Amino acid sequence: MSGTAAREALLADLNLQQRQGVCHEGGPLLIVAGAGTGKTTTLAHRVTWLIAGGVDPSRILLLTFTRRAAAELLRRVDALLQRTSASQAGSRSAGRRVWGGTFHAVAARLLRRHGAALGLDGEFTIVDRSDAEDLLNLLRGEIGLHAAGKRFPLKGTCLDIYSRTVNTREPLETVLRRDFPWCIQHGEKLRELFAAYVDRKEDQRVLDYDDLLVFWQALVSEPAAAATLRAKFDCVLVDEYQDTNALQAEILKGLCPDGRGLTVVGDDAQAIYSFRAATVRNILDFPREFAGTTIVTLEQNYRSTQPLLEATNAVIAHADEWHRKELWSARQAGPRPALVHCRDEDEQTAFVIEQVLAARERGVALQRQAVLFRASHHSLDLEVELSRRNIPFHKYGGLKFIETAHVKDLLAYLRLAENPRDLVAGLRVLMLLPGIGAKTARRLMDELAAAAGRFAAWRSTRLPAAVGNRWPALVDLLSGLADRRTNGDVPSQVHAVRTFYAPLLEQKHDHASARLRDLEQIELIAARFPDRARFLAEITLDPPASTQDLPADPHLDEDWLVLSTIHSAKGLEWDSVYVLHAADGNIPADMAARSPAEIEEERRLFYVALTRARNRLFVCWPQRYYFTGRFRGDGHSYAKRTRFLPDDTLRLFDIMTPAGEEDADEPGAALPGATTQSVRERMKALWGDR
DNA sequence: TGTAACTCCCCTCCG
DNA sequence: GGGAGTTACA
Repeated sequence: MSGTAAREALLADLNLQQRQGVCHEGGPLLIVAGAGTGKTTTLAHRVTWLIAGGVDPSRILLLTFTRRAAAELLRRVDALLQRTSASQAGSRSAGRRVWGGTFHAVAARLLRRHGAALGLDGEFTIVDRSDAEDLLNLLRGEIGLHAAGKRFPLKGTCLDIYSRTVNTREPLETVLRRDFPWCIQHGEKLRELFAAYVDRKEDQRVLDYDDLLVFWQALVSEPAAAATLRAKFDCVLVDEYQDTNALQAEILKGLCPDGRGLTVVGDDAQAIYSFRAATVRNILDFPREFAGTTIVTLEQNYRSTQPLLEATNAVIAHADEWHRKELWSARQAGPRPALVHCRDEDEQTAFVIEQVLAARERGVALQRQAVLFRASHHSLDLEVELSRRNIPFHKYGGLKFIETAHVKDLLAYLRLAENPRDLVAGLRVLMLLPGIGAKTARRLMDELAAAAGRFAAWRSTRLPAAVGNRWPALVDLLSGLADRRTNGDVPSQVHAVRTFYAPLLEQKHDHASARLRDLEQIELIAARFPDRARFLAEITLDPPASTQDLPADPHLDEDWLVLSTIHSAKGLEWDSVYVLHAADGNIPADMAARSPAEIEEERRLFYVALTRARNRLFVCWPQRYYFTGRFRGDGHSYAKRTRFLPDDTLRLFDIMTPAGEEDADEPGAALPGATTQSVRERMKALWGDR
């Protein structure tokens, strides 16, 4: 097939708007893609189109929201290339040569190569959110802000404030006044704290998530370095543009000043990351920022049936500000979405499991069904029941196992060996030993710094008697790890740490055997990486999304149900979707309902959840919700056990709706409906039925 | 003076 | 389950 014919063949499956997006040449391009309108298809075709037209894959930069999304896109690019241009030599794994990944991951790669232009040491290590918090906390103590009164913001809040100023590119005052008014009185102290934080990160050669973007932005605003970077890429494509922030927009502006070769794709109706300082203004203002922008709007939905779309269109129609689009589907037939009134969480769980199994009986595999929820703990009750009934599931989102204490402990050893200046990792490792507390650990880290990071210097130090004989073993371990720097055998390093750490873990945590199994998993993951630095960077930037994603013993053909936070479900679709806990307080979450703007975001989040469904959609509405359970060990809450109106008592009451109609409680059918009416009304209010 | 053990309190979404 | 702060011991 000739190059031109191959290119033309690519367009065969696409509709008119999609073709416009795929074939666009030259100036900046904005593709506004409604939910399910073939956004990924269009993007994959566009990348393929570019490659088939002669663009060198390694000169394409593809920025996505998760690495999973990048991998999926590039897999499709490869498949398309294979299908349409099998004769073109060398194009088979072209997808692999494309620069693909998240802003943060690409930043890390670019900074390792080009950071020297800014005087940045290429050997930096990356700290995740909780390490950044720990460092801030440490500095807070050093500066003596504890003494400034007990009302000083918590470390998490401090980091939120810092991160927001960095990502919105706004002065501290503005951010405090608008987003953290209760912290205004600490403005000066916060400024001092942040200055110390910036300095300390530099001393320790660590970058936090925000730094990756900050330094990338700095790189593209430095004329010489910017020229180098611009010369690297012919085309830049950005997915999920509605969830980028001001800093990321500036990076793009620096990479493509006139917008040539720049494609952004997104849907303002699905902007759900403002808590991470993303701003929908990026996509709304794109045509103004880049003169000569071509806008392509995709409105034909290929995912959902028309009855589902009518409901989801109605939900989003109540949004205050958005690019109006009316999604339509050629798939006319299908059941309407269901709003399921459940008495409580138990009933919700039972309902979902029953429906899931029934669908599987009809031939809908578990993997084509998903349960979605606002907060990670909303699925706990369901998880317990699924486990009890041996129904396999994978859970995405929420606290990742990488963030659990024992995994963080293990990684801290490796990080300390990698970077002996890493104070947070060092203190963590040291304080694991009995007898060593904050003071001693701090002194030891100072000694280490004085010895230029040579762990052997610790051999002769003075220690409290309680430390006992474990100390020489620790020094040996760290010296050994540091020596093996050039040796790429990451799994054996993890193994060495695991051997040393296991007895400490057993002392410190319960459920030791389960935790030790997690550490074995880490050892298996480690085998995928060529060296320790890459391992640490990648696992920080892209932790396994699900514990079940780990390679342990992959039953590749086994089927499982997907459980996911709504945020983590972005961009995905399933035949049947069950939304849990769609009751006021959970959706919208009461913690995110403090302003009209936050309510709007909750509305978009709800919209994202609903638009994941292809054929069946169930929105569960439990009238009671106990936040509980998990911490009491038995999975059942105190509240549940002492329900004031258990079923046998309920039967002694006449059930009435507020309107006064009697409503018999049919066994197994209608729910005791005293609040049914109000539930409906609250649901309508949520959907904006004004 | 530093560490360990206790209390109380809170729990969102994520690179 | 874990963070933060306080108290009781070595």
